[in-house]
Amino acid sequence: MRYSKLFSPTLRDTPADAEVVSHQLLLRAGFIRRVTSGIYDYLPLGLRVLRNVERIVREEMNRAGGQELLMPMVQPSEFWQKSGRWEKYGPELLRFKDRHGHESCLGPTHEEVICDLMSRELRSYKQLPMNLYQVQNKFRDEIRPRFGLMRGREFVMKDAYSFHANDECLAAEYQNMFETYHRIFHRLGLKFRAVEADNGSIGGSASHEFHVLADSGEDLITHCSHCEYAANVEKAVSKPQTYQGSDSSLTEVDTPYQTAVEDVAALLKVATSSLLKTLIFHVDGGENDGQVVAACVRGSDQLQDIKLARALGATEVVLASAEEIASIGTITGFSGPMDLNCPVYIDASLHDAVGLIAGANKKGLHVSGLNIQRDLNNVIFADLRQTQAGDTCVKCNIGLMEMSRGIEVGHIFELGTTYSKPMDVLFQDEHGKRAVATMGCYGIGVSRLMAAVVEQCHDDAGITWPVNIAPFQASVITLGKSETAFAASEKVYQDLLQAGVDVVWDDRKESPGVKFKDAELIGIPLRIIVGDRGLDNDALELKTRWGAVEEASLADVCQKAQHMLADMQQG
RNA sequence: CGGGGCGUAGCGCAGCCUGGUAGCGCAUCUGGUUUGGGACCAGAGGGUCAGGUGUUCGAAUCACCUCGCCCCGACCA
Repeated sequence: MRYSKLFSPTLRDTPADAEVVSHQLLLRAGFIRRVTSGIYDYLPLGLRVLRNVERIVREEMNRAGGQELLMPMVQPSEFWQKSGRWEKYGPELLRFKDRHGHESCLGPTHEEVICDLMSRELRSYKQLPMNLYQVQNKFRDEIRPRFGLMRGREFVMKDAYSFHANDECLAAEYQNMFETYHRIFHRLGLKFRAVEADNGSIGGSASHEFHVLADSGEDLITHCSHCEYAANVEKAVSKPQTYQGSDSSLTEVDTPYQTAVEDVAALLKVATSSLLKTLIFHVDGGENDGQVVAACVRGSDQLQDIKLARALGATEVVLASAEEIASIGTITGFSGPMDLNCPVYIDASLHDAVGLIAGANKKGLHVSGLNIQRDLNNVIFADLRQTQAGDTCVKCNIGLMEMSRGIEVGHIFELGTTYSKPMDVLFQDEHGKRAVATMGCYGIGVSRLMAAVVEQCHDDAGITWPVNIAPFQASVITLGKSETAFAASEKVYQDLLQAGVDVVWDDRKESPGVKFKDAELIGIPLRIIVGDRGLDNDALELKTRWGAVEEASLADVCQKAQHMLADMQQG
């Protein structure tokens, strides 16, 4: 490719509304342009990177025994009604009617479609196991699209679905995918971590998320300093530090204006860990749908609402309204667990706690000396607190928990029969009986991965793509305007093309600074500089994006470049 | 959905408070000079000032409404 013909609109200034580096650099380097909220054009350079990421994903999926297919983006509502998700999915599912009034939606995921396909085609256990995948655009109408490709509404995803005759076979495929994902993210040169995850609304049993470690990540993950235990904070369990409260009698204390934990603690001159924090929630979904419940954790802990939702069998819990809070006999700012007209859930670590300070359910009053066992009855204990840095690991009992931010780029699930059963994915087993296929599903956010790579691979000058996904591996940069430099450049360019190197030739009539800056911004791993100075000494300069410089004669430069690229692939 | 901020040329911004018919840098185009780190000179093109309604002799500027975008919140009662 000649740079003079390349559609690569780079920007000198950072667009004001791009906040994270990946968004800024992908815009500045001319990889993407915004069309509307959460929806982007992939310009030629961006598409090249996207295709390279896809290529690696495909190679590894194929190697692992997957078969690629392609399903539609538009899906009929009937499928979703059959699986039960038409009601459950919520506003992220973009629904619409066609000209005949037929209800449809844009696919945010494809369990329904693949199950429909399999229900019609699967007959015998001899066809199993099977792993089918696609690389396709998904649409999710996110509440808050942000950070460019990181959280878009339309995005590219690799989604795979496996079908099995029994759970042992599913477990084996889950392990196979677990390893495949490790290979994929290794090949992309990423620092990442697989963590145990909550299954969320998708259902099923085992589940791992794959997180690229980055401070801009939207997820909090935690891992043990000693053993392999790592989990999303939505699910992580750990042992908190022990707190010794002193047993004393229940007393009311005046806290006229203090509602927040910190303020009450400051007023009474105690640590926040001496307080019991009571939050009132409204339950959505499940058998407790519509109920109001109270949930208590230690003042120094955070309530993990996903855990509460799980304990309640709910899809979601949301903070209760002022009316709901009043209806159970308490008041905002002074809530406590005593004498509430609703179920009370208490974090399991507080089972034997004594000497706590809690809201008195009256304005301006708290109580001190609260003893959980003595003063409360009919409460339900459950793991509700969020793991904190410094907690003890429950797996090895030695290490301490550490926290990191992560970008979720992959997620694998053992779904079981959550979808295959309602969607009638049946087959005849070896005994001639009808059985429900058991299922796994495995996703990778391909476009998000592209952003995640930039988050890890950049410097002040721009993007530093790993060689195997860079938009071009090498750039031949012509300096000056002499006939000899131009002719020599063209020869080097042609030789590299012949050798199969993905190369761009910067033949523009631009000053050297502009060419260097663009090559760095775009992140081309190897630059071959062809100017009169180098030609006069027959010593052309080869410069990597990471600053290493070597020289080669015009005759050797092509081979030298290939060697350097090969070295970079290894590193 | 709640709070805050913003919307003026492709990008970054000034002008608004105190109304008088739109400007700067970069980018773009033409001509010339320049070519080992975002060159220089001269000239040029490009704007429904987000949209609507109103106030006014006159609105980018003031008021009201709508739309769009960004940030924060929607767990510490």
